[in-house]
Amino acid sequence: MVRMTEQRRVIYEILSREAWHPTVDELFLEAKKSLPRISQATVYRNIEALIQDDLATKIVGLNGPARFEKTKAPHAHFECRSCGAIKDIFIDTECINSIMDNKEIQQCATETIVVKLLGLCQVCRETNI
Amino acid sequence: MVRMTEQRRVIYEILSREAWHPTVDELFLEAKKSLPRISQATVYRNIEALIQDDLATKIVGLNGPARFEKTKAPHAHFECRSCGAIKDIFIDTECINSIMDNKEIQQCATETIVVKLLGLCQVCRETNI
DNA sequence: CTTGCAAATGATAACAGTTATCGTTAAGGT
DNA sequence: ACCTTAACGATAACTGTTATCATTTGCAAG
Ligand SMILES: [Mn+2]
Ligand SMILES: [Mn+2]
Ligand SMILES: [Zn+2]
Ligand SMILES: [Zn+2]
Repeated sequence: MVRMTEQRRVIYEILSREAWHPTVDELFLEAKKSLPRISQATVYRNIEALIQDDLATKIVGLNGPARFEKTKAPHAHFECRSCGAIKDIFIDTECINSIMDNKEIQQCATETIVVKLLGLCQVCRETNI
Repeated sequence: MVRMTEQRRVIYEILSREAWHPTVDELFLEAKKSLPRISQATVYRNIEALIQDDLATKIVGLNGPARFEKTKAPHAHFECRSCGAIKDIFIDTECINSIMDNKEIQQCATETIVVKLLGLCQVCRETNI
């Protein structure tokens, strides 16, 4: 049986904040504010459970820890190749459809399409000159 | 100064084999066949150097070690969510162009577009029923 | 209410993948 | 031949994640 615990509720609530793609550590530090005794293991466990229930999505970058977000309408991500920051990009649904309109893809059992844009974020461009 | 060593030449040659997206460990085991004294550290170092020279590309999956390939014409990847296997998918260039034709993307300093398809590969579908 | 049970937790050990360190090797220029 | 130094091999250190286990917690039967 799966229980909706206070820990999971808090983690999901943090994840629901807009325009944020926190790591496990960031979720942990935020969760500690309301649940001072929470463990990192609990964050790993609950984020995994939320993913199984399709309430959360895992985002992997080229380096560093995985990031997570509340599952929402399909969208793309811009990833900074320097600091790993993630930014939502809302591309036209028609673009996704045109990708799916491909014989090879339809033969594979494709469940999800991930579109990622790589580059240097504004902060890193200004910092490193 | 950057030297073209025998180790790097061998690693690049292995990477050049078609339709393969090896991990560092797989590259290491292959390289050992011709260079029995090679170290894993050398594979990590050289794959990194090849990436800097844009001769190799890193591919990260949802789990497991990174995979690599010789840099070639832009294409998409199908990734099995169970075994992590990678398969090349050649999508229409027009799809990529239509994604790039987006105000938000053009404002970001986008350098690369990564398109990944997630699902269960044929092997895993047949194995797990 | 107690009590019993199983799910979930917190703490922490173990693991996997990667990066850093360091003494040694060897390529290439003089 | 000798010198310089990039690159090497071995391995320690580090980071992110998963596994383990004793303890706690929420629920339900008695
Ligand atoms: Mn997002
Ligand atoms: Mn490929
Ligand atoms: Zn950045
Ligand atoms: Zn598979």
